[in-house]
Amino acid sequence: MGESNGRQAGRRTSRRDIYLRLRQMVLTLELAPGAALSENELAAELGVSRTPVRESLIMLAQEGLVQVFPKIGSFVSRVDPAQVADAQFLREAVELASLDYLPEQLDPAVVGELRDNLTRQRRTDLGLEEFFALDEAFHQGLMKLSGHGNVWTTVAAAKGHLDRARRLGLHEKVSPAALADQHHAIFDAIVDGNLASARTAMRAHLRAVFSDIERIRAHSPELFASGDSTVPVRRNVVVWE
Amino acid sequence: MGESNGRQAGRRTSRRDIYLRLRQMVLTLELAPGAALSENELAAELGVSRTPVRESLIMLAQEGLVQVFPKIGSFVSRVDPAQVADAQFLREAVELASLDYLPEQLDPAVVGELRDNLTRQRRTDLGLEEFFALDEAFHQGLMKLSGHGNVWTTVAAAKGHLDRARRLGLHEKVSPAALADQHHAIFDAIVDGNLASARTAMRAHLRAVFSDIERIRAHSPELFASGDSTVPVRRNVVVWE
DNA sequence: CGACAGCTGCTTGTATACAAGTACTGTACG
DNA sequence: CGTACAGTACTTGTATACAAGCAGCTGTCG
Repeated sequence: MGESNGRQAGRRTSRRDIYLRLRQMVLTLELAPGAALSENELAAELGVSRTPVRESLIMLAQEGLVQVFPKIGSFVSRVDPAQVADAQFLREAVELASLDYLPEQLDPAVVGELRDNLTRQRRTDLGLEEFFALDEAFHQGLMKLSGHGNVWTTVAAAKGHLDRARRLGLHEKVSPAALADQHHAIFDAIVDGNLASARTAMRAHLRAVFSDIERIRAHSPELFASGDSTVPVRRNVVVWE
Repeated sequence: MGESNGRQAGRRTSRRDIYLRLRQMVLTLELAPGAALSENELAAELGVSRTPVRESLIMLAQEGLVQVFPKIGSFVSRVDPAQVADAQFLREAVELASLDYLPEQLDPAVVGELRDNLTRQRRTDLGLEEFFALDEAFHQGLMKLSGHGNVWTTVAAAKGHLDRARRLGLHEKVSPAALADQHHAIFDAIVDGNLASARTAMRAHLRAVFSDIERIRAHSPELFASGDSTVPVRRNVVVWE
């Protein structure tokens, strides 16, 4: 599980580079949900052979971010509402549980990190991805406080669909400021040792994220998987050049 | 996440077969923690080329069940106590949270399944793997009751190290009967609608599993990863033939 | 005009060849 | 006897060639 995001025991390989790159592109929606991928095309673009590209796609498929249909094609997974809900449930369960494991004395180093993180969240000139990175680090930091920081990597791996949904949300003017406020509330409750309050604030925060997503889905449903069998369609690319 | 165990959208490929087969062998300890794997050897044994074997190993590596050291070798991961603890934490968080989502009316089909499952757990002539399969199905069934059955696949994926540790435990005379009793207690509390009692029983059950593991670790530490950097060692096989 | 067969171009799956690197091993030398 | 060094046998990483299969277009025939 600590390995869930594909750490390859150190050594630098082109597969690893490509995997991370493609993963980032999928998560940031640079590769849109539903988009067709081609091992050959990607290989050509990235200047490598099919092998590392193919192996990267296999890894992404295992994470559910990509679907591979043998002899047909590979596609960026559409955001699956069921998986979003599952990820949300998972995340809420884990983050709330972590509150029960907070030690008497919080690790001052981590507390410092979090304080710093929160300060930066307040900046008004933050780009979308920057805020996202801070958000991610903040929640991971909370887990670290409870001594189960590594579990976050598992949650993160399962969170792909949720993250993409959230990004769709932030694209459509969800104010980061509100989220930052909620983060602050959670943090304050924790350092005050007020567990019940922390739990409430955490729950409210996570639920807010979720309701945002439902709003988005109504707004741009084409990026979400329809209930039925997600039939793949071969692309018919028409290019002017 | 629903895809975490590598479902390849239907079609039958030799990679899928091999992946499942190797995974099973690792989980059942047929391939011992620390054992060296060789893409070439496996390919020869399985009668295929390196490609599907290699791709399977990559998938297993992503799950943390195998470690691949470029240009050095591939090894079945030793059971990592930290990952066992993390998986246990994750599992406990998720299973307890699922109790909060039980509907008023439980799905009678699932309840039936569970009841049947429990009956079979009572049989005295159960093999180890049979009991394990029932255990797995039982816990997944509980999640299904809460409407978050799919989350179990994520937990299952992260649970590899935990499962291997548990199997070590059952190898060393942990009585399945005791576990079956605990399962029964949980189930009864749930159908009675006694949530608090269910929570207590669940917690006791999961903690019991965990303390078993700690006992095992003291008993046969060579299968566990030592704290330090898990340095790989090239095998030197001497074969008589 | 409609239906159907076959062709074409794409897809991924598998096999194989080669490249790069590591660790052991035997040997020569101090 | 110990040590340095080159050789060797193995590892995985990458590139490439070929096999198998699906989809759509197109020409032909009814």
